[in-house]
Amino acid sequence: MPSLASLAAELGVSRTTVSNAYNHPEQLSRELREKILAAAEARGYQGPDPMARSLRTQRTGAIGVVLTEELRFAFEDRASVDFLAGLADIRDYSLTLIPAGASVHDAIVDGIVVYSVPEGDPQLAGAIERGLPLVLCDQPKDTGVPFVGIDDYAAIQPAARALLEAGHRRVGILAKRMFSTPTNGLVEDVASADLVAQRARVEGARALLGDAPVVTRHLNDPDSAADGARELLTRFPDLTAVLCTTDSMALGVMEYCGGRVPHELSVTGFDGIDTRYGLTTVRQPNRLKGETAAVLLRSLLDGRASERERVLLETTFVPGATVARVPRASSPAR
Amino acid sequence: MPSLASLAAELGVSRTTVSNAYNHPEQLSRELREKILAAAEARGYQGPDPMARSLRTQRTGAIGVVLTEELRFAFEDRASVDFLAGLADIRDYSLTLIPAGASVHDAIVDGIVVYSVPEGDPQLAGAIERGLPLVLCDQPKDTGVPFVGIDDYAAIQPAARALLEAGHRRVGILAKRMFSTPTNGLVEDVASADLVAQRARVEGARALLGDAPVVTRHLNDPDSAADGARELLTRFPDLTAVLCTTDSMALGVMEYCGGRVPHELSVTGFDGIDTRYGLTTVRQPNRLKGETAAVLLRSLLDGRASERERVLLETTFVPGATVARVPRASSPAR
DNA sequence: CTGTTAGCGCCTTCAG
DNA sequence: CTGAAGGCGCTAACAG
Repeated sequence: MPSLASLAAELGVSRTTVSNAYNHPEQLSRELREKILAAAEARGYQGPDPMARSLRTQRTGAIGVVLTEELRFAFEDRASVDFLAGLADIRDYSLTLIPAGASVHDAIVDGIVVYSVPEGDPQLAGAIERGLPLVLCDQPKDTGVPFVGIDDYAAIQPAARALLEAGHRRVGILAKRMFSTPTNGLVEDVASADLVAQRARVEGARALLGDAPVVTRHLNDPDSAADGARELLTRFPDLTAVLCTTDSMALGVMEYCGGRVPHELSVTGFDGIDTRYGLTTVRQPNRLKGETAAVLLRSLLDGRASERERVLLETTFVPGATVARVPRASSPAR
Repeated sequence: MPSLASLAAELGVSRTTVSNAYNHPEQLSRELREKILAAAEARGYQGPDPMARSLRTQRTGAIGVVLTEELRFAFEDRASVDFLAGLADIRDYSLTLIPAGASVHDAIVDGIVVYSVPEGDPQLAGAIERGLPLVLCDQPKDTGVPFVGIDDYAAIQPAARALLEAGHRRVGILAKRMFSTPTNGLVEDVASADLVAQRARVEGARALLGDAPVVTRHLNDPDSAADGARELLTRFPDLTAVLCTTDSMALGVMEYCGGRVPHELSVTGFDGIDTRYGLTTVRQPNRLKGETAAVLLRSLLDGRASERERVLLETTFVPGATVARVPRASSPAR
């Protein structure tokens, strides 16, 4: 394999000169540079090896993104995809998506973004230990790390309030994955949930709704959501409304209930991902969240210390059309 | 900064021993290992530096993914997101998403997947040059590189045929981004389009539909799609059907046309991304495409040569409900 | 404009 | 079970 050194030797110039041909073109004559590049081409030399270069320069050109346990989930969830789209605004860096299988200790990156991992996640601890520029998202427990997110607890309350104001008193909650270990069904102990964003939404809603029953589904896809709706409404047939912690869940309820929404059953979502269904929901700025994370990280990477910065983004309640006044003689669901 | 060497020196053991403490625990006594780990902890040593290790071992633990010019587009397009979800199945590797800004030459990766880049893209050429294990997706022109994709040309034809069989003779085509340079409006010269998958779809459709007019939009979002529909139907008010090269575009047409679909205007899509709208479309297995790319790349990484392997995935026509027989006195659109 | 010199931090024989 | 030595490929001073 040709290397910078071997090329230099063959051409009878120093390694520096070859290195300069690639990294500091203005440091050598045009003709010498072209001669070097031609020789490189001829010998199949690809230019300076990225690993060796990064060892030397202590710079990799990539930033690591620590996502949910299963990388797959990250792509199935519109919220995290939008977040990544925003994060992609970070110029001149690649994005290295780090799955649970690969330790964050081994990632070859210049900085790290940790997105919505479970409380106490070892990857988060590892990211902190590593001492690289780091930004945390949706993990509000104060770790002293620059942070961007929303106030999930407060953000969902307008949805709960809308239900209350429409006269609903028997409201169920359908929540996306609240525990990192797969859990489906009725949630007895909300406080033990380790996925803090989901937990905060449930707690925020319950603060207004009282002990509303909570059913969860580990997956956020349409089938799981519809099945969760089935379970919730079968267990509690007298519910007049379902508050969901994601739009996908809400759409699952609507799918399960056919045309009964909203006149027989009111539904609210969370995320504001799709306006096409007229869903009553709360819009959170996922993309802006990613862009903000990019800005924060960039300033750390550039040495402009934005230490301990915490950014809370605004959310907006979207009234929609899936909440109706509670029916007089509330016809039980089913 | 503590390093393996400095730690070894302080402890009075050799570098090998410290290295073994991390990489070959069975090579030293439990107590020595624990002593070393404790000392590391105390001094804030994070374990072997990933860059130095990768230079030494020639292994990075990441695979590079070369995506559209703008990384952002990749996350806005459901097809590529699903592809990534499938690709994420590759175990024990991080995914490094390489934007146009960062040269593929500089990516610190063990292998590369090139996804649907423009014909003649320098990143593709760079990826080939680099000589790493490489898999190509949706770039059917034979480059001698392991490949996975669909036959876009043939895949879209059932949609065109469905329109013809319903009696449509004046059909317009609404296409997503066909050129890597932003282009909106009427496409005069389809053959010069460098985004080959989109081009193949248009050509496949036109092979059956004759010289159907083509309007394109660089962005694939709902607003652009609706605006594209507006342009197409304004320019050609007598169209009775619109064949789209993506579902998003088709939904844009439906949004623009309100309730006129299908009785006044028939519409077809491509991708099979969302079944909720009853769209007549063609389903392509995006996720499977990603999984297949992962399998192909894995076998290359593991040295099981699957050289020059080419996988063409099946697509299926989804009849849907957005194609109707052409109206007798075809009422012009508008 | 060109060359010399020092490492960046690690892993892996190979010998004890 | 432990140690010594070589080198992965490169770049950044600094000196001519």
